[in-house]
Amino acid sequence: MKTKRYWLMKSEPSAYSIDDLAREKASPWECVRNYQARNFMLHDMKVGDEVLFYHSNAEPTGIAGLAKVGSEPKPDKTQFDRKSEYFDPKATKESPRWHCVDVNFVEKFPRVLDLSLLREQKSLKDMMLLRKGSRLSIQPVTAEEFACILKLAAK
DNA sequence: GCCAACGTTGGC
DNA sequence: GCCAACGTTGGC
Repeated sequence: MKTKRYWLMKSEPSAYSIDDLAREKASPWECVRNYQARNFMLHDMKVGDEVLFYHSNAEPTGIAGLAKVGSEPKPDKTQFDRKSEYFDPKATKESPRWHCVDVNFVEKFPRVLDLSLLREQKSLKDMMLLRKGSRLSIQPVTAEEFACILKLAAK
């Protein structure tokens, strides 16, 4: 029996936004090229885990909505695509390097919870996202942090 | 556009 | 295995 985990996944909305996910309903979370982030998808995520969808490099920057892990990990097909900027010459079909999970749309928040708002919350002061220099594009979120963010979104 | 923080690469 | 050089992320 595995308890549910919570995650935060970053995307630049110019590349893929919460609106794109709302339209498509589900999407493979491709193009991650960081081992730590990949390992979360490959080893730690379970179908049904809840995901905070974060808009980085955006106006406003912040948490834009909710999603869910929708599949087991599978090879990221962009690593095999010679035309893709994410092509990886060291990856083979037999031994893929990069994996992704599907992410399913749940909801778009009525407003983006921007960084300044998140920083105001005492209960989020230890959140990985808010730590200086934290660039990891997939991060674990505690149940307490997740609950706090849901409450903020409902306000 | 700047730049701090971090990750990766590759020579040794 | 060390570490300098380089590339990327992402807030501002």
